[in-house]
Order: sequence, then C-alpha cells, then structure tokens
Amino acid sequence: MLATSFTEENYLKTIFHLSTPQTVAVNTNAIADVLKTKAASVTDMLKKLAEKDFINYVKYQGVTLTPKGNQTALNIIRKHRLWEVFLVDKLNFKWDEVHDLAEDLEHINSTKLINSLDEFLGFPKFDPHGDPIPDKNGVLNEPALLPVSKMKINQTGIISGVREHTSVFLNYLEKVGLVLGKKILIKETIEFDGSVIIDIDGKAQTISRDVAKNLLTAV
Amino acid sequence: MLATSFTEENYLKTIFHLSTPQTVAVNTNAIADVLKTKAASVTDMLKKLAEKDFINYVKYQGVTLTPKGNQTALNIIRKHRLWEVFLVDKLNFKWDEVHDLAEDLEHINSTKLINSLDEFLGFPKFDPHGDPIPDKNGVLNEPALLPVSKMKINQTGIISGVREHTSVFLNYLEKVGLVLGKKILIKETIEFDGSVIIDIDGKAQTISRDVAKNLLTAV
DNA sequence: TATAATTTTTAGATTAACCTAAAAATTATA
DNA sequence: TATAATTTTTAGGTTAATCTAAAAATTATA
Ligand SMILES: [Mn+2]
Ligand SMILES: [Mn+2]
Ligand SMILES: [Mn+2]
Ligand SMILES: [Mn+2]
Repeated sequence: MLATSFTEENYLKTIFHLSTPQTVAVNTNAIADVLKTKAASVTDMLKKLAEKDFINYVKYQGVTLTPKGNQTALNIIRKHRLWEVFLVDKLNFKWDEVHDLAEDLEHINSTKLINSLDEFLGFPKFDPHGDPIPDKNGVLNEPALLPVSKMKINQTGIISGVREHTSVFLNYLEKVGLVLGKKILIKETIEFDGSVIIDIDGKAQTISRDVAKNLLTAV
Repeated sequence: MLATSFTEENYLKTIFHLSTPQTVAVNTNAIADVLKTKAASVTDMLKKLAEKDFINYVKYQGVTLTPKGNQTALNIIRKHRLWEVFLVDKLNFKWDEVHDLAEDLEHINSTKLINSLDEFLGFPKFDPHGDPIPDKNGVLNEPALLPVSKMKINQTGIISGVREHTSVFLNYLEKVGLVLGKKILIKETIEFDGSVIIDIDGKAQTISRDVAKNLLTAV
C-alpha cells in the first residue's frame, strides 16, 4: 500500500504539475500527453491510484490529488530539485543538463539520503531554474512570479524562474544573458507578434512572445 | 540492444561477483540464491542475456560473462562503489549504512554524472569497505588481500577489506575497533573452533572463525 | 435540443519478469 | 554402471504497465 512504483510516482508528479489553483480537475488526455502514453493506459492507472487513495477519481470527470497524493508528489519534487542543485552546485553541470538526470534520481527513496543531501547543499530554497524546493515536511513556498509577457512598459523585474525546462530554451536564455538574478526593464511590446523589447545590462534585446511567456520575474 | 534494464544489470553484476578465477562457470541456482528468485526465472533471464551477447550460456553448463557483459558489470560496480564513497565522505553515512542505497543508485545511467562524481570525490581508489573502484575505462586493480583466518602466528597485517557487507557484521567490526587501516598481529589460533586471538592497539582480542574468514588484510 | 465532434472508458492483447509443477539432464553413489 | 539425488529446463500461468480498436459518455454546435 505504501510502496509506490516508479510509474505511479511519475503519474502523481504529473497530476501535481497539471493542477493549478484554477483547475477543477486534471484530464486524462493531459496526463497522457505529458507522460507520452495513451489515454487508455492513463485510465487504467487512475483506477489504481484511486484505489490506493492517492487521487480522487470520478469517471469522465478528471482527477485531483488527495492529501496523501499531494504529499507524495511534493516529496518527489523535493528530491528532483535537490538533485538538480547537487548536479549544478557540486558537479558543475549547466542548468540545461540536469533535468533528465533528476527525473531518474527523484525515484531513489531514502529519507535519510535526501535530508542529508539537503543539509550538504546548505538547505537551498530554490533549484537551478528558480523553482522553490519543498522542505522536509513538504511545505512549498511558491513565490508570486510574473511572466515577462504580462509586465508593463517601464516596469523592472529580476529574472527568477522559467516555465520551460528544455535544454534548447535554457541554452538560448544563457546565450542572450537572461540568467537568474538579472535585472530587466520593459521598453516596448510589439502588438503584431507579442514580442517584447527589454533592457538588459543597459542594452536593448528583443524576445519573442514565446520566450516572454516562459520567462518569469519577481517585480 | 544496448539498453539494459534494472533487472538485467542485477543479473550481470551477480554473475560477475560469483565468477572467480577458479570458477569454470556460474550455476543457475547460485544466481537464484543471490537474487532471491527461482531457478526457473534465472533460466529465462539467462536465455535473454545470451541472446543479447552479455553471457556465454550452454544449457545445463552454467554461464560466463562475455567481454561486453564483463564491461557492463564493471561499470555497475564502479557506480555502486563511487556512490558508497559519496555517501560516507560527503553525507556522513556510516560504512554499514550505504550498501542498500548504492544498490539503487548504481542503476542511474549517466557517464557524465559518474565521471563528474568520481572527480568530485578526488578519484578514490577504494570504497568504504576497501573494495577497489574500477576506473572510467573499466580497469579494476584487485589488491591481493589475505583473510585473517589464513594468517600465521606473529604475522602482522593492515585491515584492508571485508568479505561481508551486512550491517550487523560491519557494526561489530567497528565496535571492536577492527576498522580499515588498523594494524593487527596474530597472537594465537585456536584449533578447536577456528577462533583467532589478535593484538590490536596493544591489547588482545579474540575473534571467531567466521569473523576471521571475512576480514581481509594487506600483509 | 438533436446531432456531431471530442474525450474517456472498456475489451482484449502484448511484454518483461516473475511463479509453480513437472520433465529432462547431469552428477553422485551404491 | 545402474539407480538415486540434485540441478536445470520447459510448460503453462500471473501481474504491472503498456497498446489498439471499439463503445460509451461528455461537450460543442447547428
Ligand atoms: Mn527539472
Ligand atoms: Mn528544476
Ligand atoms: Mn556495497
Ligand atoms: Mn562496498
């Protein structure tokens, strides 16, 4: 009952990530998309997870996590993010190289290991992508960040997170100097294509709507 | 073809550990014993591993590793031992607490990760139990160690390894001060039960035949 | 609001890794 | 060296996680 397989853990994490305060319930197809599996397979797993009291599942109505499911998901996310910090801070990985490895490492189950790692890393509050790290009690402080696409002309902000973790996106950000902690100023937004001209390190830089939507700032 | 499952890796590692220079071939039952599975299951897997060219398998005659199987096993062992060093040196685990966790961590597959970890740890040559760590090319230097049970009266030696990795054994060794690096002298061997009286830190200590057989020294 | 489109579930298979029981081969022993 | 004991393999099933195709339910639209 308490044991969760690698696969079950990935489902719970995915349901967590697809749940937002606005979301009523997470859809079967959305889960299938993320996990690159088929809707029929998802339905099978949802029945199993509901049986084990990890999710609330009503046929055709989507799912929500139970408190137990939520805690389990938070624990996996804690492990994922702490391993990412380890890889970047201690093993000198780049921020675009750690996600896939953390997808595997997050399934290593040892409370002692993860709490020791947390201490070894100095109890970091954020991972290399600016995502907050749940503490050992599963408490997560999600800072209120604003996508660049929602910022106003002349508003300044500190780059503090990303919504995309792909290597190709993170590499691009690094190339144009849009790294965590950098201060930016909104100069102009182009209505035609949603691109944004920002001021970074005193010089103008145009970013596409796609980039602006996936780049988060603390304002 | 190149992908090896968690299970296949455990079989290859087990076959490696059961192979000694003297061994002609490893038996089905021996593998089943170590992996706590049934002989029929082992036979199934042996066919699969032979098909993938990891082992030489002749029905009823046991198995040997092919060069490819040997390299794969050495790589898993390299990972296992490096993770053990990490846990002890960096996360302050005791030497009796690391084996089971390393059994999981050894299946994380990333050459970059393991080589970075190796460097981070200062390219250790031995794990916390005195076992040698294969280098990145799979080269393993097995030092010639002597079990205490084979030492002669008045012979001295440095505790350098163990043949048993169970927590209960390692804890006992620690309790009586038989830790890696310690110098011992053989005072007397008791023919009746094979126990051995040794000199350690200037005082006499009796150890059983079982302990003497599982404790290795460099002489 | 009836029909069409979409989403979700069910039915029925497949695969990897395991199992028990029985058959076959090997090894030990009288 | 024939028979007994042991080891190993085969035969036939199970379970978790997946799949495709078809049926059922929900949602969108005319
Ligand atoms: Mn990640
Ligand atoms: Mn991250
Ligand atoms: Mn070990
Ligand atoms: Mn070891």
